[in-house]
Amino acid sequence: MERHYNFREIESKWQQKWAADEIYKVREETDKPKYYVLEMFPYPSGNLHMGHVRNYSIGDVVARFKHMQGYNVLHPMGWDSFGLPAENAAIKHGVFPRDWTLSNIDNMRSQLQSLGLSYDWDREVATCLPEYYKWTQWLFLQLYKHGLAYKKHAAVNWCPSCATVLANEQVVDGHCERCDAVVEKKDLDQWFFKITDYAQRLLDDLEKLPGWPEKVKTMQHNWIGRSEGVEAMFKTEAGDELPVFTTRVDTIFGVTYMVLAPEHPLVAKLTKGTEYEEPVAEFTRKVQQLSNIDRTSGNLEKEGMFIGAYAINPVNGVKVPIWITNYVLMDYGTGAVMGVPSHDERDFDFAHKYNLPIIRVIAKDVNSADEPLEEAYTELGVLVNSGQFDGLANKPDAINAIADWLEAEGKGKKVINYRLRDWLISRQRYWGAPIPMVYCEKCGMQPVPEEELPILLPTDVEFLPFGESPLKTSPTFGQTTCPCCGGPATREMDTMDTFMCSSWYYMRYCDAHNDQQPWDKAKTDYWMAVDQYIGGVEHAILHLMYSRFFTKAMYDFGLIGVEEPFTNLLTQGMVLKDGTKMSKSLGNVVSPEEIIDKYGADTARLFILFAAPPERDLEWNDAAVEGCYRFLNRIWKLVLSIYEAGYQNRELTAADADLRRTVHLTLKKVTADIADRFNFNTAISAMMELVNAMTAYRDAEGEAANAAVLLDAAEKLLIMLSPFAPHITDELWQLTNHAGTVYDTAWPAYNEDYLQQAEVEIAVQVNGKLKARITIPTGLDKAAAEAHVRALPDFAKWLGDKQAAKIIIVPDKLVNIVAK
RNA sequence: GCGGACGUGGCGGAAUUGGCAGACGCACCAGACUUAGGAUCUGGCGAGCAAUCGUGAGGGUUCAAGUCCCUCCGUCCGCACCA
Repeated sequence: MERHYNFREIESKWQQKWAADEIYKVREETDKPKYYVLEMFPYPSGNLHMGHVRNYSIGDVVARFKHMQGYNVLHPMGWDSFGLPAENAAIKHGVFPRDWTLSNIDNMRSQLQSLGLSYDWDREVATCLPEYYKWTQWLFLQLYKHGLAYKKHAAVNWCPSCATVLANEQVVDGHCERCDAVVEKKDLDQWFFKITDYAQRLLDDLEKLPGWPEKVKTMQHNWIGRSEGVEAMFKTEAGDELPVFTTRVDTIFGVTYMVLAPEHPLVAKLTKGTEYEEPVAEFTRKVQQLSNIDRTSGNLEKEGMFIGAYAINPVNGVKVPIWITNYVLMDYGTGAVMGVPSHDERDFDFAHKYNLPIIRVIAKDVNSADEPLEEAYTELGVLVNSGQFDGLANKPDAINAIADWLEAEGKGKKVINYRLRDWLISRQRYWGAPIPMVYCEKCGMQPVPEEELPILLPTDVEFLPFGESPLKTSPTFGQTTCPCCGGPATREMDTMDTFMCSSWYYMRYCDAHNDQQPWDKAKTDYWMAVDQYIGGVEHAILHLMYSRFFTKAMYDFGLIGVEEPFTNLLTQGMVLKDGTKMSKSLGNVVSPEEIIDKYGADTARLFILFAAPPERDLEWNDAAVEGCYRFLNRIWKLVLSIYEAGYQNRELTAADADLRRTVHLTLKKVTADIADRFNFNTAISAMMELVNAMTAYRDAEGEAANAAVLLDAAEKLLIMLSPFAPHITDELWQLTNHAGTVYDTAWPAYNEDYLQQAEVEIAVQVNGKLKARITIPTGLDKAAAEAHVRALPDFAKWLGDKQAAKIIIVPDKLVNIVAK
């Protein structure tokens, strides 16, 4: 028999056997309850990194554990395979994006397979293949038909380095999320999805997700940015309507000026032909030249200028000057803000700088109405200088009263504003799903008929290091006929944001090869929602919000039966080396291939699960990897030695019962750690303790060791370890005369009776300080436990000249003497 | 500025409901086996000679606090002129 733990042979042997026996293939027809485990699919960059290993090791433990617990588990894998890197490779190395991507996929697939993950590879999807993007296009058409996809001319985020537009979510601190270039604003016709129609539901339904981390929900909550307020209808002197959104309508009598975003359409209109036209245009140009970072960073010096026009306050008819500034944003609210310096810090600063009047409209009490203001008064109080509303308490009373009055007078209405913007989905790039629309001179914009899908990406394109989308270099792609009139028409040249592709892949896995529809609803009815989703927190907003939106839209179209795609979400921490993220530029990258080659997949998986709980960042430590390797070697030798020793059964001794108790305690803990807490690190340490206990028992009992107890311990150890290190456990399973794979073995239940013990060690404290540990019979009542403690020889010494005022007893745990 | 998470030995971390702080592992030290050891096994390992003291600092509640409350400091993350 092979004595040495030869992980290379063992791992490749079992990987082949699992594949040949199709043990991970999953079907819908079964009486078992379903469980859908999903890890975020990777972008096929070409190589697996440690973050992937961590993500997929976590998911694999959950999938294997649930399977062994009797669930019908769906655990698929695929590729988020559209995206810019493939195009950059095409420019740099002259290799075609499709070829580059597919060969990366092949490479990464075999890397994944070398980890021994329990995927049903028959359900593999790649978003860049026509069989997949045909349905991405089809889903686009459904959104279009339901009015959720529209084209609009807008100032959009432009990344000059990626030469494409970005969604708001992809702009981080004014920089491109991908390449870190400074994002510019550009006026372009672009495709949007109306995610804002779903803002309220996306917000409300966060409450239906108790299985999501609070942190992620908070981030989405803030991103949606709901704010309740009033749109008050100011007018210009000339009668133009100038609506203003405010959350502080209670301060409306304190308005002393009006500020507009420089891009506000009224600005040009009001200044046209006046002496202000030129300086205002100049100011506007200056503001627009500021990059997004400068414009939105809080420390920008507030600047503004009067534009020569006035607005009329709807509550009191007061005429106030209209200004433009560099801090009012056109795309929030109405692009116009009422200036109330008395009760808003920003307005106070602005008014100070430009000597604008300040009128107090809130005070501590009615007698302090004219107390001068050293700074903006933002505390609660009562309304003053506010006409018929004087004396009302703010905020709720005053806000409601004024809002009601404005509504009654037809001068305003209560509105809800969201920070969330519509999702910009068009990209001026080649390697994405073409947007299935055509433009006809006669009939205008037309959707491509569904039966003509997919609109295939052309291959007669050129990849140049600058300028426009490579799609435009195709001599054939652009020309088509109008589905309406049959006349000549041109195709939409933009492709879709890759987040569109990843917003529905979890549904495709349910029915991965359907060529009639994106999925059969019966199948998604069975599998959806994903019971456990696992991935990095960097997707907290982008992917997770888009997927939620998408699912809700599909639900509304009757295509899917759930409103939320992911019931439980686990966001794993990063893998660090030397305290920072692994990166090529820092030269601190540890490659999974290297580790697997040196120690094997089981060791790699075990270490990455042992080193930290999954949600926390994990510091890579080569020496600790070695420790996990040693642990597997110890198990290897221990289990084989037990099976080869030829132990006999015997009457259960105290030592036997102790070991059996440890086995069942471990089983209880490992089960709870995996199922309830995802604390794989403590599950592994419990198994280490079990191995230590088994080794000590074997060495102490020698040939007399109880065969039944020890063999049962070894068997349960292999079962518990199998989700973490499936290769070594299957090999030992086989070497110890078991049939099949541990994967198909039921997860055992622990036996409560075996946890009992005759005696316990309890702590004896005086005033909470530990004085001694004593062993007493289990389950003693308080009086008996107290008697034990009072009988201790040191009892009087501990008390000194004090009295035992009280004795606190926690049964089977501790006795605390309160000495006074 | 606002919101959130976190702070425990030399290191990663454990302590799940307020009940024996430091499980498990790494590193280190000593020993065994050995021609040899970067293999394996055994033992030790928070500080202090000790009484004792110790979970970022200070205060509080409690018989009992890493855990609960208050104040502060630090680290990380998210949002940030949102009207």
